[in-house]
Amino acid sequence: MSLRVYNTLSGKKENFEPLEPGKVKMYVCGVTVYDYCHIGHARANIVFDVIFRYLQYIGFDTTYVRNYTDVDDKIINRANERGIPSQELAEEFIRAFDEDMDALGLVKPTHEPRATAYIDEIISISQTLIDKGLAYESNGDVYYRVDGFPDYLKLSKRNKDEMLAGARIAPGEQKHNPMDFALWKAVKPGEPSWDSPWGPGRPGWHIECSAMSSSLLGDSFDIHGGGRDLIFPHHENEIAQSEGASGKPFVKYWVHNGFVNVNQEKMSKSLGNFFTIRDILKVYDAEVVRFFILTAHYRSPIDFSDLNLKEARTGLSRFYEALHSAEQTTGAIPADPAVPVSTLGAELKQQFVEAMNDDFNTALAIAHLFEGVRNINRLIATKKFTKKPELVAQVKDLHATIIELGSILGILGSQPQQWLEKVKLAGLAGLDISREEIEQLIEERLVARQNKDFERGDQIRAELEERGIELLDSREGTSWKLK
RNA sequence: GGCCCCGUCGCCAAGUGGUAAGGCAGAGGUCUGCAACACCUCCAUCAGCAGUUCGAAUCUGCUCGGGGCCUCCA
Repeated sequence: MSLRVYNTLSGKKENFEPLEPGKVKMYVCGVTVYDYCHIGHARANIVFDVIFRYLQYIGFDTTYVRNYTDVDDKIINRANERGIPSQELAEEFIRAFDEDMDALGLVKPTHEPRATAYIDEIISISQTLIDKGLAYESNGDVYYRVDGFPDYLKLSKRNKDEMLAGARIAPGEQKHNPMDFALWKAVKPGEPSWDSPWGPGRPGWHIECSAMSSSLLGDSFDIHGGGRDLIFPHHENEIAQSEGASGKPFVKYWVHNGFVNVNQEKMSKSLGNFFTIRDILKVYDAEVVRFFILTAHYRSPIDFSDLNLKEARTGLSRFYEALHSAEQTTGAIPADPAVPVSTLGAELKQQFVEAMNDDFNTALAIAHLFEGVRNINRLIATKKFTKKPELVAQVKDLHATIIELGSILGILGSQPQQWLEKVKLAGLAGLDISREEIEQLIEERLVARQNKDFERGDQIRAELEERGIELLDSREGTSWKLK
């Protein structure tokens, strides 16, 4: 089966056929840089990071553009509040964005343009739209004439007349029609501005994406992504601008990710349930956050809660524990060329690819990986496992395959033991017990057991268990984990 | 009000016409001095009702419940 992608424009899953065979051009709306990114941004960026990785994995030469919108009302307002130039504020939050995305393990897009570097292109598109009668100048502002574009609202499938009922013209705007939107805004006091044929001013909200995408990817390209909430008005307006100016189809596949809810409610500043990425990463491991996000399909809403994150941590630990035990048991055994080649990895890979080909179904793909984990554990649990080269080869094969497929999702790239240790110690922070205390009790229990005082030994086990620590006895000694 | 989405085991979550993946939790068993880990076994007929169909969680209609967008928003 080849790749199928849900297209917001058609409302259906479609076979994915890029405009140019073998090559994919993808544009994803990045952030307006006026504040720290929240968990919703994390989801959007992780989702498209995985899509980018997967497209490359299945052989597409992929160009991925993700922009920074660094000029906008919100940036200007925030900068004025703080009494600094808006460009300085934008730079600060561009750096913060980069740090956050780095922490979440995202790969770099091919291009990361900034809106302010494309002012000439923005002016040029606006002029073209005016020349074509699709836009008009009005006291130094330039507005898009929505009535001139019959396909307007084709993406969001809204009704123009009914939209009109709710539309407003803000004070100071010089629109012919309330639904018209600004391409260019005349400068006001305290705002950054650039020269233009209509006097000094700055871009409106949607035009920067039309300018950056056409400059870097051409008038027509394959995938345009972003959060659902961008469908209207942002993406709708981009279509109007780009198709209006070029006369060509803008985007072939529109891909939108679902929201993050917090404890079943929409996350919003007014509800006070607003989490920034950096706050979350103080509490949860970045890979756990990533894993959690990918255990749901990208179009479904996802509920961010402590319980769900803990469950994700347990699930991801299961992977690392299996990888660790595979390495422990087979690491020292050299490959035996006389042994039949394992097909388990190839089978797993096929299932994984099939899942991902169905509209990037990471949840199903991860379920298949879990089955790979169970296979590893099952093989290792076989009697005299290390003496059976065929089984050893299968474990090595599965181990390598799981790591390879995990890399497409951006997970399982850590050293298992280190990762498990790190998460364990981080989890300790939430408990009323220290590492030293645990180790001391383990030592005490060891002595008791050597004296066959199992009663005292079990007492220590029970005490630690009550305080959230599970003891694990093995030939190598006693270790512990979070319960 | 308009448009759109969703309701699958205690919890999370796949499945969009062919007879319910996976994870967490739970029960029983193997292993263990006891445990834990791991493994094995067990654990849902898909909000409700009515249709279409040889066959529906999947299509249609209605009802109930939840959510989103309607120019701040990933």
